Amino acid sequence: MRTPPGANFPSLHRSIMSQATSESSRTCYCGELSAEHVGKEVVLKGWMHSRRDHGGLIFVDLRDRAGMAQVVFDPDSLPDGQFEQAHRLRGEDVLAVVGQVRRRDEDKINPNIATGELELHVASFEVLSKADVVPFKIDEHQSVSEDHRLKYRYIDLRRPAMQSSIRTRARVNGAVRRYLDGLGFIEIETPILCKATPEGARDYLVPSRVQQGSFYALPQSPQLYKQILMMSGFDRYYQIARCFRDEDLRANRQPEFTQIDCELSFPTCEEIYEIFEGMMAAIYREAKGIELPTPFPRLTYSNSMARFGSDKPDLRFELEIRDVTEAFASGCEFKVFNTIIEKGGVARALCVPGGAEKYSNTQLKPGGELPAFAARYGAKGLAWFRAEADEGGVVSLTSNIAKFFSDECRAALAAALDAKPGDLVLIVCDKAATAATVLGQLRVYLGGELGLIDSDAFCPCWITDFPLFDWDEEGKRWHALHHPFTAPNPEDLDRLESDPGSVRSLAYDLSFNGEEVGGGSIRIHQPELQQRVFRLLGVSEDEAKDKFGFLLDALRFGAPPHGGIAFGVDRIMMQVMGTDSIRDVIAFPKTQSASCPMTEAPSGVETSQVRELGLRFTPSVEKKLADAADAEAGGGSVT
RNA sequence: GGGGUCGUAGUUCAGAUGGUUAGAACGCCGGCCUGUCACGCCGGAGGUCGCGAGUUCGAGUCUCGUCGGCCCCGCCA
Repeated sequence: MRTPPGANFPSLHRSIMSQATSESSRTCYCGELSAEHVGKEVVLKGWMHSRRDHGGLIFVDLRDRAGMAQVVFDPDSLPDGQFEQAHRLRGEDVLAVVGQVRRRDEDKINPNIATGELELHVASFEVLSKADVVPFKIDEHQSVSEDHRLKYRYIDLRRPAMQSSIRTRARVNGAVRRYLDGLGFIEIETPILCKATPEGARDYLVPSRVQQGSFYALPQSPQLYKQILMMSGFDRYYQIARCFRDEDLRANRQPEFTQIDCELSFPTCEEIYEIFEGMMAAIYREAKGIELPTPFPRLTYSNSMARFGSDKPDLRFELEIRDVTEAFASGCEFKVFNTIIEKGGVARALCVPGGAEKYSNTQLKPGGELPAFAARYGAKGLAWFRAEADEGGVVSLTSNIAKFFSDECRAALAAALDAKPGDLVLIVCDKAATAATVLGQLRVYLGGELGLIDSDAFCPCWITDFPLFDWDEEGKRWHALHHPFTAPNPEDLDRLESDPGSVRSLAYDLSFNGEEVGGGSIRIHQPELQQRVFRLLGVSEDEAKDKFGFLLDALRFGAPPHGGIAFGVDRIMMQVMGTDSIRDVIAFPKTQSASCPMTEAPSGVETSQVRELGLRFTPSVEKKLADAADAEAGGGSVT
C-alpha cells in the first residue's frame, strides 16, 4: 500500500502527547504500521473493526483505509477509568489511540493481516465518535444484499474490496491522464447542459426555467463538442467525461457512466490503434502490474460475427462457430433446414468438446436447457448430434433427428467440424444474423459452463470494418450503426446510395474479454458527405439544419480530417477488478430502476418548482402522486 | 413494454405435501474470562413472514394484484 502523494505526516520523533485527543496528529495509517515503528510511540485513528474482550485484557482491530492494526488495552498501562471505557467500545466507533508499538511474540503473530507481527500497546485513547449498531457488519465472510449495501453505501464502501476498487479506479484515471498528457492531448471540459439530438439513445432532459417550454439534454457523449474542438485547432483532446443515457439498465450499464473521450486531428486508424493500445497497456501496468502484449489482434466485423457470433468476441477460449450449410447441400431430408437454406438462410454449428456426455437428452430436447437458452435470442430450434466412434474408429453422428440425414451428409458434417468422439454438435439453421447471434450467445454460455474460460487471461481485440448502416425493420429506414458522423470507407463510397447495407465504415471497437470497452471512428469532415449521410438516414435538410446546423457550419470553415474514440471507464474497471457488476466499481451507482436507495433520488419536488418551469403533470401522474400521498397517510408536501 | 427469480429477526438464510408457540448462524443486550485475532463460555431480548385483497375451519406456505432488489429480452446512434 503506497503512501499517497501529498500525504504529509509529521515526523515520528515530534514530542508525543500523553493523551490521545482529536488534537493530536495521526502519525501513520493503521495498515502501514511497520518494523520501523517498533519501540516508538504512535497515534492511530480509525474505526473499531472488531473487539476481543478477555475481561482483563482487550484486543481491538483498528481499521483505516490502509488496513488494520491490533491495539491492546491493558489496565496496567491505562489512565484511571479508560479500561472500563474500553469495555464499552462497539463496532465502528471512531477512535484515536496513542501508545507504543511492540513486536509480538513469535506465537502471537497473526499471519492474516499485514501488520500481524506488531501491535500497539495503548497508553491512552479517545472515542471521537460513537457508532450506533451498524445495519450490517463489515465482514468479508458475510454477504449482504445489494439493496442494503446501496442504502448504506457509506458503510459498504468501508469494505476492503470496495476501498480497493474505488482507489484502483482513481489510479487508473491518473495513469490515463499522465499517458494522454504525455502525448500532447489537452484535457478540455464540455457542457453538461446540451442540445437534444434525434438519433441514438433516449436523452435525459432538463427543463429550462428561463426559456419555458425548452429543454436541455444531458450529453450522451461529448461527441459533437470534441469534433468542434478539432475544428478549433486543438489537434488532440481528451476528457474523462460523464455521459448520460436514459435507457434501461443492465449488469454492465448505468444511466450515467464515465468515458475516456478522445479526439485527434489528421489521424490514421493505425495511429489510433497504436495510441490507445498504449493507453490500455498503461492502465493494466498501473492497476495490475501486467504488461499487455501489443499490438492487439484485429478482426473484421464480418469475421467476428461469422466465427464468434458477436462483435465483441471473448477470445479467452476457442470454440469457434463453423458454417455447415454446404454439408446439407445434398442428402438432407430435413425439411425445416432445406426450406430455410433455399430461402437464403445458413446452417451454422458449434462443435462442443466433451459436450456429448455433459448434456442429456432432457437438456437438449425442445424446451430443455440449451434450446430454451437459444430461443431467448430468437432461435426457432436447436438441432444436435453426438459424435461417437464406431467399431472401425470412424466418427459418426447420432441424434433423434439423424434419420433425416444421409450417412454421406452426416459424414460431411462431421468432417466440416472435425468432430471427435464425445463432442456435441449444436446447429442453428436460420437467417445469418440470427444464427450468428444465437450461436455466439451459446458459445459464451457453454464456455462458462464447461470451464473453458481462463479468468486470468486478458484478450483485447480490435473489431474493424463495421457496416456503416443497418436496416431498421420496424422503422423501415437505415440507421447509423455507430453514429451519423462516422466516415464511410472511401472504397465503398460509390455504393452509398445504391447499396447502403454493403458500405463499410471507418469505425472500430475495442473488445476485451467479450465486453465492448471502447469504440470510435474516423469522422466525416466534408459538409457535402455529411449531408449525403443525413439524407440516407432520413434526416431532412431542414432537420439537419435545425439539429446539427452548427456542425455543418463548422465543417465549412476549415475542418481538419479527424477521428477519435471513447472508452467506458466503468467497463474497463469491471475487467480490471474482475467483478460481474458495474456497481462494484462505482462509488454511488443506481439500481436497475435508476434510483439511489441512499438518497432516494429521484424524488418529488415542490409544486412551485414545477410551476416555475412551466410544466404540469398529466392526469394519470397526478393520480399516482395523490394515491402515493394517501398511502403515506398525511404527508403534507407534494409527492 | 416483456420474461425469469428473490423478498421470513439487525444481517445471511432454513422453514415437503396449508395445521399448535416461525427456527439456525452471525450480530445485539447482560454476565464471566489477561494473549485473542471470524476469541471463548453462560444467559437474554429480538418477527406486520414486503404490502393489499382472496381461497380456506386454518395461509410464511395456495391464487390474484401491487411495491422493491437482481438477471435477461426489447432498448442502449
